[in-house]
Amino acid sequence: MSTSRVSTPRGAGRPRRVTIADIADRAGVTAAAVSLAVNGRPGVSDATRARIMDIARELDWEPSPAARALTGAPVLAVGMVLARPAEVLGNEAFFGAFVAGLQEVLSTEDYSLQMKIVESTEAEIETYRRWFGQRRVDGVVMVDLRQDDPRVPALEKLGQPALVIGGPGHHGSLPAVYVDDAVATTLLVDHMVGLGHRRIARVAGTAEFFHTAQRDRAFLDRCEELGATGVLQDAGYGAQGAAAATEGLLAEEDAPSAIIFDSDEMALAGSQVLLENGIRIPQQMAVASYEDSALARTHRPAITAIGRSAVQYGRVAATRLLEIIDADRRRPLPDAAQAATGEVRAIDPQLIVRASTAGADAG
Amino acid sequence: MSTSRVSTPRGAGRPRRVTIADIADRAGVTAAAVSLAVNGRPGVSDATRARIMDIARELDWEPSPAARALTGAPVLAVGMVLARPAEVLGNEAFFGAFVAGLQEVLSTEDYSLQMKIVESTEAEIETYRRWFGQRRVDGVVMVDLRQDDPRVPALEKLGQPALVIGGPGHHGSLPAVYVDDAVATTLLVDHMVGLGHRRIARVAGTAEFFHTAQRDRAFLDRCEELGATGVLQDAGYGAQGAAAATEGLLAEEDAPSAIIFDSDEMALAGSQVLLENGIRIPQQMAVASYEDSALARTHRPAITAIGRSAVQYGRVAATRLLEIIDADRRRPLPDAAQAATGEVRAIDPQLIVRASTAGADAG
DNA sequence: GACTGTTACTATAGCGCTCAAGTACCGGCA
DNA sequence: TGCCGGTACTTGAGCGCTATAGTAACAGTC
Repeated sequence: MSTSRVSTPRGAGRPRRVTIADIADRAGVTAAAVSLAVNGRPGVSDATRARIMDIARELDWEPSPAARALTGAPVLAVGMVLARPAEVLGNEAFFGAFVAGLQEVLSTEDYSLQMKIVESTEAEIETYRRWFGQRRVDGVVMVDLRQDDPRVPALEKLGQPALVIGGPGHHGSLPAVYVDDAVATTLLVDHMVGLGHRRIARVAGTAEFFHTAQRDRAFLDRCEELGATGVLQDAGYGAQGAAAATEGLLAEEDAPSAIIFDSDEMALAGSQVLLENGIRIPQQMAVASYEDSALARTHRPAITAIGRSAVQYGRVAATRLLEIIDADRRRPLPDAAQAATGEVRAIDPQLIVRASTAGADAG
Repeated sequence: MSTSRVSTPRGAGRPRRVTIADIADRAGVTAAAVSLAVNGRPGVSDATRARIMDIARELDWEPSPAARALTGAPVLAVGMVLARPAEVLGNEAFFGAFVAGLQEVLSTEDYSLQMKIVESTEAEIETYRRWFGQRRVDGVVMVDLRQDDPRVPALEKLGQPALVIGGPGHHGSLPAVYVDDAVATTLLVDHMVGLGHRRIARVAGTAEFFHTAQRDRAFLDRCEELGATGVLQDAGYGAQGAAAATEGLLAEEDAPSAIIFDSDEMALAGSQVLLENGIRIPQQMAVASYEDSALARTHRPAITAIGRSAVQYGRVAATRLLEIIDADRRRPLPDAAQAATGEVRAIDPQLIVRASTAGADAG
C-alpha cells in the first residue's frame, strides 16, 4: 500500500483532482500498471487492463498533460503565429476556412491549435523561440511566406517541427505545403482564352508575398503561350487598390476584356467600379478571382474563382505537420532528418466557373 | 554540489534542455533560490537575484510551463470553442477583430489563446469538461450566446473561470460581457428618423441567437416611441436570406425608405438587390448595418454601420476573463465567489455614418 | 531438478519546478 | 557572553506521470 495517501479535505477547497494514484489504489495495482494499461502498452493482463479502464472511466480520470509533458511526451498542441493587422483576418475568407481544415484534423488526433497575433516578424520569431523553448507546442505552421523570409532560417535553426504554408521555393530546408499557383494561373488564363478573350488583365495584390510574383510570372508566360496579351496591374493591398487599378485599366486606350483579381475582396471592389462605369459583367468584361468565398459565391453576378478549397488545404497542412512531429519524435537526430522530411506537398487548385465569366461574348 | 549531475551526451541527440538546475549550478546556489529569484519573491539578496537573472538570460532559460503547472501554477492559456460551420468564420468580420482584441490583452499577460472548432454544442461542452479536467486552460470564453443555452448550466456546474460573450440575461450566474444591442438599435433608428424616414425596415438574421430577439424588441419599441413604422423582416442566415428579404420588402405595397441589416454581409447582399432593381442608395433607400467591416467601408456607397469596435470588445473580454481567473486563484471556494464575480460589463456601441444614409431625401 | 524464458506485475527514480521547514550567519542588545 | 530576530539561503518533499530495472510465479525443457 505504498501509494495510498492521507486524504486531506483542506477546508472548503475545491475537491482534490483525481490522479493516477487514485485509480491504482482502487484497482489494487501500482501507478505504473495503470500507466501501462491506459497507454496500451504490454505488461498487464487483459483482465487487469479492462478493470483499470473501467475505474478510470468511472472516476472520470484523464492523465494530466502537464505531468506527461514533463516526462517528454508531446504536449499535443501546435502553434500558428500571425504577424499581420488582426482586422485583416476577419476579411479574409481564406483564413477561417484554412483554420477550420487544420482543426478538423488536429482535433481527431487530440491536438489543439494555439494562435497568436503579433506586430512584427521579429515578434513572430521570438514567439517561435519561446514556444519551443518552453515546450508549449510540438510544432508550428508558418503562413504568409515571403521572399527571402527571415523566419525560414530562424525556424531552421530551431530545428523543431515546422511546416511552411507556401511555395514552392523560398522555404529553405523546411517542409512545405502549397497550392500550385502556376496551375491556378493556367486554369484562369486558359478559361479566359477559351472564352475568346485576347487581352487579359491581372490585378495583383501585395508584391511582398511570394505567390504574387509566382502568379505574375505564370500569368505572363501562359498568356504568351496561348497568343494572348497579358496586362499586369499592381494594386497594392486590398479593395482600395483594386478599385483604383480597375479604373486605371478602364482608362487605357486598349482596355482588356477580362480581369483576373488576386482575391475575392479585390474582385468585388473591381466589380463595383465596373458597375459604376456602366460596364456589364460578364458581357463587356469577364471577371475572375484567385480566391473563392461566400462573398464571391453570393455576389451578383457570382464570381468565377479558384477553389483552393482552403479547408482541404488546412487538412493537408495539419496531416503533414503531424507526420513531421511524429517523425521528429522517432529519431533524436535533428538536422539530417529535418532535411529528409523537408519534402514538399502540392495541392491542385480547381476552377469554379460562375456567372462573371460565363457566356461572355468576348471582344 | 547536490544539484550537479552527470552530463550524458547520449550520442547525436538534441542538446539537453537547460533547466533550473543549470542556472543554479552556474550561480552557485540551489534551484530553490533560482525559483525565488525569477519569481520576484523575497528570500534572495538583490545581488544574487541579479546574478541569477543574468545567467538565465545568458543561457536562454525559461521555466518549463509543464513543471509549473504540475505544482499548481496557472497554465497561462485560455480557451475558446466554436460550434459553428468553420467556413462562417472567414466571412465574419466581427470574429477576426474580436480574436485580435482578445490576443492583444492576453499576449501582454503572456497568456495564449487556444481555439477549437467543433460540430455540436454537446461537443463544445465536452471540450470544456476536458480542458478543465486536464488543466489545459485557466479559463474559457463562451461566444454565440443563445436563448436557454445549455452551455451556461454546464459551465456553471464546472465552477471554473468562464466568461460569456453576450447578454444581458441568459447567462445565468456566469460573468458576461456584451455590447448593448438596445443602445445600438436606438442609435440606428434615431439616425434614420432624424433623416426623415418614417417607414423603416429591419432585416434580421438567425433568430436563434440571443441578440436577434433583443434587437427586434428594441427596434419596434424605438420606432413606436418616435412615431415611425417599424417593419420586421426575418431573413434567416446569411446573404442569400438578406437578398430575398430585400426583394420581399420592395415587392410590398408600402415599401420602406430605409433598411437596417443585421450584418455587413447582409447589407451588401441587400444593396446588390437594390442596385439591380434600379434603386439608388441613399437617395431612394437608406441602408445601414449592425456590423462594421472593411467591406462596409469600401463598398460604394459606403455603408453606415454600428462600430461595435470588435477589437475593443475582445480587449474588454480578455481583461475581464483575466480578472476572473485571478479572483478564482485567490480563494478556494468556487461557488459563492463565482456568483460574486458574475457581474456583467457592457460596451457602448457607436454609430458610424457613411454614404449609404447620408443626405437621403426621405420619403 | 536445476535451468531458461515469459508474463505480470512492483519498486524506484526522475522529469523541472515550487513550497514549507530548516539552518547558518550576522548584527544588535541586555 | 549569551540570546534574539532577521536575512539569505538550503534541504527535502511533492506535483502526476513514465521508464527502467527488478522480482515472483509459473510453464516448459533437457
